[in-house]
Amino acid sequence: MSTELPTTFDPAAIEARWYAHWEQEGLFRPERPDAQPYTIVNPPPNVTGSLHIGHALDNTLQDIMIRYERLRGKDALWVVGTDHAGIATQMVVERQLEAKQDKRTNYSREDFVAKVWEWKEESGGTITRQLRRLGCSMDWSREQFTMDPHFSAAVTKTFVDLYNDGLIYRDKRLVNWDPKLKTAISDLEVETQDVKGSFWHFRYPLEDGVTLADGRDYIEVATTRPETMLADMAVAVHPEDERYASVVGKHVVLPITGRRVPIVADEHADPELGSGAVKITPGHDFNDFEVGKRAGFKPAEMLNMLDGEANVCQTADDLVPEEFLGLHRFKRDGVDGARELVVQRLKDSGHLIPHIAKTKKGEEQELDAEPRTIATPFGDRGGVVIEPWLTDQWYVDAEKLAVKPIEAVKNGAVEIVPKSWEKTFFNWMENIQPWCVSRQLWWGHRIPAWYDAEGKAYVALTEEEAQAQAGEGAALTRDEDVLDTWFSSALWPFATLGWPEQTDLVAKHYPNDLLVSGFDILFFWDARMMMMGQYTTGQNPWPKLYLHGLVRAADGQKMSKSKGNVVDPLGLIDQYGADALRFFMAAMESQGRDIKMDDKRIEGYRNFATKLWNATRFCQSNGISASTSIAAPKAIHAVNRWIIGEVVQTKQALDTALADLRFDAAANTIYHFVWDRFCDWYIELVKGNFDEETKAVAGWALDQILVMLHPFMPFITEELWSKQGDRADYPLITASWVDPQAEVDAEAKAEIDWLIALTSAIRTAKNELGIAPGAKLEAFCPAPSALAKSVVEANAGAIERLARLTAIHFAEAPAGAAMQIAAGEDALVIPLEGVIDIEAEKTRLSKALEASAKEAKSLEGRLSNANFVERAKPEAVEKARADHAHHVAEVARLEAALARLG
RNA sequence: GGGCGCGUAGCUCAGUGGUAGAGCACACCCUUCACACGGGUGGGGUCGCAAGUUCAAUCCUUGCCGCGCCCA
Repeated sequence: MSTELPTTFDPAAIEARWYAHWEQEGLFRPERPDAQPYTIVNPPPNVTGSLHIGHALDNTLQDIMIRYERLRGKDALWVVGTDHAGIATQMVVERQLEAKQDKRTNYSREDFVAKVWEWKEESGGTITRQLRRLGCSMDWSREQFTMDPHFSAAVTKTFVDLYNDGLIYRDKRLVNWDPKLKTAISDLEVETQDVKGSFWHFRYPLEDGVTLADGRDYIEVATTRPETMLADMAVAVHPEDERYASVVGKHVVLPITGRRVPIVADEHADPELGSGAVKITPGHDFNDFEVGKRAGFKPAEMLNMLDGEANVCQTADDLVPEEFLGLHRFKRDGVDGARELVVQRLKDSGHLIPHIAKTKKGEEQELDAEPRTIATPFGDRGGVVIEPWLTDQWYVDAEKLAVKPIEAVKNGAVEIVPKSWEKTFFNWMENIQPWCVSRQLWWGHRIPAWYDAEGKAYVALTEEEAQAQAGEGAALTRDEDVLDTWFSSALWPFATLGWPEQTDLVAKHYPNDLLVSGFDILFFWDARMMMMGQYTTGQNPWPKLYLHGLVRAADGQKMSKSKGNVVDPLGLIDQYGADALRFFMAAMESQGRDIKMDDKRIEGYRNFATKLWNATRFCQSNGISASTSIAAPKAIHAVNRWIIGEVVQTKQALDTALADLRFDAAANTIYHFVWDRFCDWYIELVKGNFDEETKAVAGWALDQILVMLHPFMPFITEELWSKQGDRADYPLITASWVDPQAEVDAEAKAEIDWLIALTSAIRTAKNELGIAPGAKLEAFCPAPSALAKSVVEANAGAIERLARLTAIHFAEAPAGAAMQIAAGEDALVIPLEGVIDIEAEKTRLSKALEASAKEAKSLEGRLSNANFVERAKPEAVEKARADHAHHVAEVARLEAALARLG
């Protein structure tokens, strides 16, 4: 027996209840030891983060797949956990200290890290609670954290293995240094932005007596970063540049520092650009670093003029004047820095070449510098300009690790969906740079390297092992740095399952089956998982990678806190219910396009949920309850055989869509089945005729709806499932996927299609002629098709209720005013003596006649084209012939109808 | 500069080598005993522009215009 439902559907009332039930009963991962595994690992959110709309999309898609595969009987495991998020989390805690006029360096490393752990304990549950509100069916019993002991062990082992294999090394080279966070970051964490800046031109005097071919005794150089001239080590000119051929190998004497530096030939200097000569600062510019190396400077000899906060410090040759020391690299908070002072001093000494610009009025104007747009690197976290800085860091040889992942995507072992991302993937992987993995932070996995007094590194799993390597008595100090967060999250697909232990979970659930992520972390995370997966396990972490887009604000803008246009998914859940938000995400997720927020659409899916709620209430009020079999019940009535066929088709379409990861197609399939087929036609057709067969079929069809919709709308479907009847501890979440064990019944389909066509045609005609929709009429069908006969005989009740026809006579209509309609190939005459406006009916018929005639003519033209008949596909020709015949018949029918009207 | 994607009804988006669909919005009708978060009906698009391939192009090719993203 079913349990009566409240008249209104209130999502909030059922969501919390069902979620708690599922979780407490362990239904997210029921014991299915013999079942085929299906595994997804969830991209671990920042442990102290909170749910944003992008998470809602990402997790909805994963939950759909997990619930679907669980319903299909698999041992579905959705691994969940959080990421320690090194920089981000440390920044949060530092900001908290800052608010109390306190700072990290007031504490010992241990004490500060303890504070971060406190914050993690306090705030760490937020996002996981929020994921529950979305209805996500993760395996919480095995929740993971990237700093859990077993995970940290995996990280350390990986580092040591990579080191021993020569794939991790320590190197002195330029890094992207964030002077605000005072740490190195990887090239992926640098965002280039165009900034308005200046281009200054200087004179660098040639050493005594030397002149250029044209007699000048100086070289002109230009720069966007004048302050770096304090650490200039050369001037480069192009080897084939005639203007400078005579001075290559000579020297210039730098203003301000008085440093004597060589003029070198290097292809980096572009003769077309400016004067053709460029200043070279190997210690503060990536291009110059390479030029410097080619010119014979070793990294250790390269001059450095900035400290970790990007304030000027003394260079190794001691030539930076006192007044520059301690200045910030450039103007900050309104205070001039080294850049401004360098320009001023060069101006004072006549080494600045002014820029002549024209004002709007055409007058000449002398400026210190030429205005320019400069592509400037910013740290994605700290938001300040990145300083290329010469330091010792740990690097991963990404180029070697990238080989197998590239191969895997090329040979199809890993499929990227949508495929268009493959090109981007290859482009990055094939040009990959060494990955700087050390971070000058306190929060994270500490690098397992120890140094002896000479600075020699010993990399080992434990200090004891390092000591053993170094020899007894050697005083070792551990590397202060931690690893890039992404180094650890790259191990997520297997370390969460227990690797490096060969656990049963690893054996069964690795490789995973699918990864779902936003395209924005394709390089950060997805590609690195592939590299680490191949390196540590020799396998690809998953065979399929699904990349979705961004969720944008309604106006198409990117959501950001600074713009204040962030939409809170929890607010949407409060307003419309989690089911509606989830359905929206699925329905809008077409491959390769961002999703624009659209509240009206979410509202529409809330309405959809209500529609299903009410349909179920109606079923219940007619004694329809839970079905007893997975297979479709036996049916005799056409309408029942028809709806069974519709379920068969819907199930097939849904399976296909989900196999292709077409979430939009899947959502639309079930949506239209529920609303357009089941509610609009099936329920209307069976109203008033609830015999045992119909009750059984209706109850079964409704159950199949609940099963098919469950991955998208878990809450309402579970609620309705439970209220439809006692299923003896048989919750929907672990029910069985649809398996009608039936075929589409072509005969039933033809009959119901005819009935629907008849009803629609009458409604349309009445509407156009201004006849009350409820008016009951009679129809005459002088030459009924066999189909018409059988439908009319078997469905008199439905015809009266829906088409509002009290009778259909298989006879000539009496003379007089009438309207004429078509159902399938049948023409029906409906007398309307006294009711009908003859002119209106004539107009209506003429319009239809015109449309059909036009179609017929167009098809005739095509068919009379020998090229078409000979060359087109036979099906196309066949279809054109059939369409043509149909329209010709339609024209004849309408002409006859018009003739009747006189 | 290189790469990728987008431009289809007022809006948000599907789609196919045989002249187009959905949701919302809009108009008209309906207090029909599941549902007005509803029911019925309808209007509305030279599928960005141009050329080419083809019997046939919104769909393929090229160019152009506009928008967005990524990389250098």
